[in-house]
Amino acid sequence: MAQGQNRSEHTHGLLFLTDEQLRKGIEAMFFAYRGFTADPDRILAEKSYGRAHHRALHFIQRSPGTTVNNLLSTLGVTKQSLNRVLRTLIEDGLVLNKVGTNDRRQRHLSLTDAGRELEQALSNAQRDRMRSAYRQAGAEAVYGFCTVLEAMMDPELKQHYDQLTGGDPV
Amino acid sequence: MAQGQNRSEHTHGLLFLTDEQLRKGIEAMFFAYRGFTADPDRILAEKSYGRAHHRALHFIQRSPGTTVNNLLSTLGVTKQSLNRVLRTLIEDGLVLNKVGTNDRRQRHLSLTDAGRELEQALSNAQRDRMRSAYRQAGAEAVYGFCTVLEAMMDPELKQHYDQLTGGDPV
DNA sequence: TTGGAATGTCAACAACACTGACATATTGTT
DNA sequence: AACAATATGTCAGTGTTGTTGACATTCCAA
Repeated sequence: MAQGQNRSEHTHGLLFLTDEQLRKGIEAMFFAYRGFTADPDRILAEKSYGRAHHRALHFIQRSPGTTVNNLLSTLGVTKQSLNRVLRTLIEDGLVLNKVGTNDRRQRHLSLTDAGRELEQALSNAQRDRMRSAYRQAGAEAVYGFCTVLEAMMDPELKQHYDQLTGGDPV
Repeated sequence: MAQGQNRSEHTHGLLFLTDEQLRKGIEAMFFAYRGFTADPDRILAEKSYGRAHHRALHFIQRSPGTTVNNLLSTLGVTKQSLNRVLRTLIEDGLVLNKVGTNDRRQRHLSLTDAGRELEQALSNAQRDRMRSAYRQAGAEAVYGFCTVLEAMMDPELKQHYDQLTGGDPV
C-alpha cells in the first residue's frame, strides 16, 4: 500500500495521509517523548524526586508568584496529587509559599535559590537535547515541529500554552 | 529579551536558540503529549485498561509474531512490568501467546480478532487527532515535526523506530 | 551434560495519579 | 450577622505502572 506516494505529500499542498504515515508520527511521539524525559529523569532519580516535581518546578519558575489553582489547571492533576509534590518541595526548601496580599486565601508559589538551582539543572539537561535536535533538524523543521505540536493540543491546554509562551512565533 | 530575533532563525540557515525558544519547545512537547494520549485514554478507562495495555497492543499489531524480549526492548520496561499487562491481555482473549517452532522457549505474540478490534479503536482515536493536526499544520510542517522528533530520540530507541518504520521518508 | 538464554512468576515497594470526605480560612453576598 | 462560595490543605483508600530481587522452567548450544 501507499507505494510511491510517501514523498509526494510534501512536494505539493495536498496531504494524502495513509495509516502508515500516521502510525509513524504516533511512534515518533512515543519514542521521542522517552528521549525528552530521559535526561531530567536521571537527575531526579539521584535526588529521589520524580517527573511530577520537575513539572511543578518548571511551571513555578515559568510563572513566579502563581497560585495553586493556576498551577493545578496547567498541570491537569488533582490538588491532592499536586499537594503531595508541593509539600515535599516546600519542606525541602525549594519552593516558597506566600499568603496572598489581595486575597489571603491564595498561596503564591515561587522558587528559592535552591529551587532555582535544581530547576536550572533539570532544564539545562532537557534544553541540551532539545537544542541538539533543533540544530540537527534545522530551522524550517523546528517551525514545523512546533506547529504540529500546537495543533495536537486540547484547546484548553493550548490556552495555557499560549499564555505561557506569549503567542510569539517560534 | 530576544527582541526581533524570534522570527529570524527560520528565514536563513543559522539557528540562534534562546532559552525562551527552547522552553517553548519543551512546553509544546508537554502539552501536546497530553493531547496525544487523551483520546485513547478515554477508551481505555471504559475497559479498565491503561496506557501500558495500549502500547503493548500497538506494538504487537505492528510486529505480529514478535517475541517477548523484542517487545521488552521496544517498550523499555522490565519483563515483570510487561508480563503483568500481557497476562491480562491474554486472559481477556486479546493477545495470543504461541510457543515458537524454531526456538520453543520463545513466545510469539499476536492479536486475536478482539485484540485487533480494540487496537483499531484506540489507534483510530489517536490517528484522528494526528490527522487533524497534520492537516492543520501542512505537509512541510509534518516533515519538520518528524525530523525533530527523530533527532530527539535516544540512539537505541531510534533503532527500534527505524526498524518499525522501515526508514522511509515521511 | 552443563551453561546460559528466554520466559514466567512471586513478593515487595515506590511514584503518581485518582476519588471521596472533611477542615480551615477567607471572601463575597444577602 | 448569617451564609454561600472559594482557595487551600489533609486524610484515607485505591489503581496503574514502573522498579528490584529471587527463583523456576524450558530449551538451545557447545
